[in-house]
Amino acid sequence: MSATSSDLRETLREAAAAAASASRLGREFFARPTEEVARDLIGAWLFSLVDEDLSTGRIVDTEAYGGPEDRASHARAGRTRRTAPMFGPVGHAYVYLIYGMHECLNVVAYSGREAGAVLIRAIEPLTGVETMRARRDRPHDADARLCAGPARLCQAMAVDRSLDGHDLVSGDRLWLAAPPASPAGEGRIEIASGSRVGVAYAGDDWRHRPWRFWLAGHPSVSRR
DNA sequence: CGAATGATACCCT
DNA sequence: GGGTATCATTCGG
Repeated sequence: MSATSSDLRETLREAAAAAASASRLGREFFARPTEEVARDLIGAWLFSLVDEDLSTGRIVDTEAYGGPEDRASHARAGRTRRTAPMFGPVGHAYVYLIYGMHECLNVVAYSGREAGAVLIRAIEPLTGVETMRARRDRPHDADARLCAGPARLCQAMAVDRSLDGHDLVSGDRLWLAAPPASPAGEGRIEIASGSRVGVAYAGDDWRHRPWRFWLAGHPSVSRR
């Protein structure tokens, strides 16, 4: 890369970081009922700054998981070493390994409950798309599909268990921001909801609970 | 459709 | 302590 484009890259990075910090989501955003936070995270921006590379995406698919009462939640076994972040301060990351090979990113959020977290299932790539593509092990996907799934977005955004417990409110490697104000006439987004994915083992009332939220019709939403 | 792949939770010595 | 069933998934066939 030439010095000029490297300088431009640095400028863009600083501008994006400044803009993000101005509208960064604060602690109070996450201190609410988990399903409310899950719904409100649709449209928010996720930033990762790892190894000097900034990547940004718009959240389009989430799921809410409750505390020990939720038979579909990792917290159903109570507080364990793995799930400790779910019981800790809100606004921190909970990152775990699934199926022995994939990482998943959650944001701790709850109020009036013992624990809870929101799984980020998919984002729409916005900036740093080439960095994301280079990190993915299937680089021929369309841009919109690079982060269409909880494990895919972790791979593309360089999110792994070293970020487990990372404070997304004050941290400098991974954080969340409210979307910039949209121009008039472009503000309406349609949020759909339905049952959570991969929780057939939970009892009838829990597996059918409509705690998955997504941007209706968006191409980056993870497939059913 | 099924394999990949390993941490975890849980039950048993 | 040790064995093992289970998994908030993804990718090829």
